Amino acid sequence: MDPYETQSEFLKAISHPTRLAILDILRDGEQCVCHMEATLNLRQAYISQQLMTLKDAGLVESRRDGLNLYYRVIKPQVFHVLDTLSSVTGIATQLPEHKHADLECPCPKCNV
Amino acid sequence: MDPYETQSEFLKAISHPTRLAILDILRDGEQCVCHMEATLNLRQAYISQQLMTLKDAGLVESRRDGLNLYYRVIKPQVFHVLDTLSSVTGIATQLPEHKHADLECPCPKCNV
DNA sequence: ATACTATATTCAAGATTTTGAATATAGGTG
DNA sequence: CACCTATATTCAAAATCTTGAATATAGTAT
Repeated sequence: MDPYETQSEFLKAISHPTRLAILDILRDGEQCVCHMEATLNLRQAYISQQLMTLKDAGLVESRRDGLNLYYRVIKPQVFHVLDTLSSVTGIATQLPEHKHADLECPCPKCNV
Repeated sequence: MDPYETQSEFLKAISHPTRLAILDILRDGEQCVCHMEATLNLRQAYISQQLMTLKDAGLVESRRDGLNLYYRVIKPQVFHVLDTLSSVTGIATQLPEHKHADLECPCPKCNV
């Protein structure tokens, strides 16, 4: 495939507010879907849809532990792209941690 | 606006094969539209459309010299994003310089 | 003014993306 | 097995993107 086409595919995969937020959540390592649900305050099905888009693009992969699925970014260099992006736009993305306090994530990882 | 929304807008602007190619052409500094036309072997109106998209996104600006309009990237750090991207995808974009030989660009800059 | 050149704009049809709603599945527990 | 929990899938309508075709504009030269 045309190199520009390939680059474009990759960029399209991350060119979405929710998917960017999901990637940010995965900065510190794997997280389960329920954690994203609690942090972003979005419906489960919707998050799952966006996760599938990221998965199809080869950006994330998942690991099952009981009922929970833990997603992680395959190539951490992706964050380097995002950081460079921030330096260009001058915008620092910030996760809404306050929302996390409202809704609780029931997964074992969050409830040690 | 939501930071993720802003990042997303920026990414969408560059998430297009032709626009990526245009940006690559502008790596070495300003170039006129006819130059892009000759290099990419695409219709003028189409290139102009893509340039407007880049302009609307605040990525490029133009300077008129007689009949020719010379476009340039406003923030060169944009190339840093593209380079980081290449290092993630493992894909090095290469401009079709051979095509440039076929079609001639008539602008003064190219015909010194 | 006329004609020519370089570039921009408008319009519309088709393709793709976005997102909500409903439903399905897979694993765990009793 | 029946039921619950975590997550995935399907479907469809609305929104947006893509791109070709036609046309407009702005500068230059005669």
